[in-house]
Amino acid sequence: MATLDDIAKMAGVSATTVSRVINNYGSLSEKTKTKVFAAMKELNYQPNSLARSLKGKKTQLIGVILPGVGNPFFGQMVEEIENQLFNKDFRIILCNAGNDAKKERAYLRMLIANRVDGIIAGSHNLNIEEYQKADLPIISFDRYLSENIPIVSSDNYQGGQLAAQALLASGSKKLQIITGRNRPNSPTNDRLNGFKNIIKQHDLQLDLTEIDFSATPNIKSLKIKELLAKKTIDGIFCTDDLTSLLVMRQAKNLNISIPNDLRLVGYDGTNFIQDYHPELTTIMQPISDIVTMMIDLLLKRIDDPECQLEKNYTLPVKLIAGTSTI
Amino acid sequence: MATLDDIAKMAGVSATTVSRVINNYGSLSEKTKTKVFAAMKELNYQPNSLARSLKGKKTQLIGVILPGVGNPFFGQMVEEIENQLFNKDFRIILCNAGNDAKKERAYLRMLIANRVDGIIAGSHNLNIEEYQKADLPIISFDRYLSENIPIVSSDNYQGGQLAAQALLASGSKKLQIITGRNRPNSPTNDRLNGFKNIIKQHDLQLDLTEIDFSATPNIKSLKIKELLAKKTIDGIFCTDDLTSLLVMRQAKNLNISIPNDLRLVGYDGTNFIQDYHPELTTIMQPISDIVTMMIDLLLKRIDDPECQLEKNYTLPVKLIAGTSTI
DNA sequence: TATAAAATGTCAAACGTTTAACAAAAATAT
DNA sequence: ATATTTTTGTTAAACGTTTGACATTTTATA
Repeated sequence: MATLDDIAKMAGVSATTVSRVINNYGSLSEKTKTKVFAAMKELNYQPNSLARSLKGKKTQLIGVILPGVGNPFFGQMVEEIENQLFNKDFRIILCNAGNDAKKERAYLRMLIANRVDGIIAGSHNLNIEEYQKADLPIISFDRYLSENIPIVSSDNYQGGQLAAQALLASGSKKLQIITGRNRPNSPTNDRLNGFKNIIKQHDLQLDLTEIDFSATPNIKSLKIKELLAKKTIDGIFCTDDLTSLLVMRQAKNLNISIPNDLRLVGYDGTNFIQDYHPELTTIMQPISDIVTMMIDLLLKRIDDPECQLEKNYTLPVKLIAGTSTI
Repeated sequence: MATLDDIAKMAGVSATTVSRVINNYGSLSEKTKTKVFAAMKELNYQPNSLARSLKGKKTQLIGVILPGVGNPFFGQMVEEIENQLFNKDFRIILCNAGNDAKKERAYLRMLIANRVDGIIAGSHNLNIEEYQKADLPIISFDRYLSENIPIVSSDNYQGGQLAAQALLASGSKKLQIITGRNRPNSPTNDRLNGFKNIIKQHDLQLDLTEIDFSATPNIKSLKIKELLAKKTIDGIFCTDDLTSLLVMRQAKNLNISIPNDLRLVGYDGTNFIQDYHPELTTIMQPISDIVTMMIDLLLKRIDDPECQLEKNYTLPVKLIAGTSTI
């Protein structure tokens, strides 16, 4: 693999000059620039990022820690992050932390060892103390990680409210919430609170079912089936869209008509859902805006590690009306 | 950020000794090991990967170039790649090349500059000559890239055959293929060939509709609607599952019953489809096996760049029977 | 206690780049 | 022709690690 010295020799100039050309610094004649560029092309030269970074340049690498990219929501988010960062000349190291705190810790260590310029973290694991010690720019999606790590999220409380309003407007009176197992500090809590806040102003039945986030779809379906079979509800709010899909499926199996017998509101509103399941009424998180915001903050911190940022940045959500609520 | 020298000072040993501890080389007493480890923990030390790699060690980074992770198929594939590589102590730099050949080239250059140990490439772009010049281990998924880059794929021909057999067995006689725009060397061609191979042994009607791979779901739906509205077909083979979802939706809108009036076979069989759309009969690509194979080959090449590998590795597919074919 | 073996240390070069300081050469202006 | 400016070169240190050569100290063995 060609090195800077090889280029220098080939172009008949000094290594310093080549470096000057690459970094566009100092004064240079067009002629030498041309010579050097020619040699670079000729030898298919790529400056060694490792050496550059070691010498103090940025690595242009961002670590992205998420629960997993198989889920359409995070899939879309990663795609968005990747795209936006590419345009700003950064690359991402993808870390699927899953539900595995140990893995997340290992990844964090690794990212530090690799001297990434910053980290975007949106995992579901709690109590990763390492985030506090990590002395590099970090932005979090929707989770509290440590005192000085800004949290970007969409307005979960508002989302819960919108969901409740949609169900109310559709005339539902016997309401049910289906949500992942509730953890302290989980953003889904806010969704519930927003929902309840609207409901409690009316005199309505409201039940809550928790289904572990990591349960398989089959297991989830089973619980949903039990729930629906009782036929005691006419409105459901699922705190994620995928679970909503399961509800729709089970409802169909049980000959429960949506929206006639049952109304349904989901949460997330990914492109995938909008494209392939437009009948589902759902609360759309503005993924693109969230990512723009996270990247913006992250780059600010990278530019100036001391810069003061807010603790929270909350972006508005939108109701996407489908036919699952009249 | 603590360096090796800091550790040496703190532990009261020489830098060499610390390096020996880290790399577990030379002879060392338990006592010093303990001291050094303690200092490393105390200072939260992470060896600088950049320096190590510069000195000749591997970067433990693998570039992964795919069309995009928003698609469930590639989402699952990335997740699988990430998982398997993590267990072997490698990390991935994720590159969504989309349909953008320019972006793919830029990424390739960047990966080389970053001295990744190897690349897994499964993009849809053609004629990226840079792959030929790239002098590092590369494994391709389902595409021809260059002479000495092994291709791992699932058996597209067999997949086409299975699809055809499923439709035949369901009694369909007026068949339709819906596929992305055909490019030369595209793996979907083999799916078509396998399909046709079975069909031509019978005297049946067969039409083919191409819909550009990158068309939006709405546009695809429109074309599908036109197609179905004619009501001249009773069996459809879609060369990807997402398109199948659109077909199911349009069929429902037109009151065409699946599988009574129309049978449908998709392609890919991701976990997502199996979990959330089990009614769809589809051909499952063994993503996990594909990834295992790719990683296996890649690591072999990394270990021994000269090692001879086959040009093609083809893994069997499976029919997953749903209710979309009786 | 002498001797061998094991553990540690010192030193220095190397990986490929950046960058500062300074000197020399070439081009331009007066 | 001289003075000035621009371009290029030389040299060397630095980034943080690895590794080899060799020397010294400590520990175990006979």
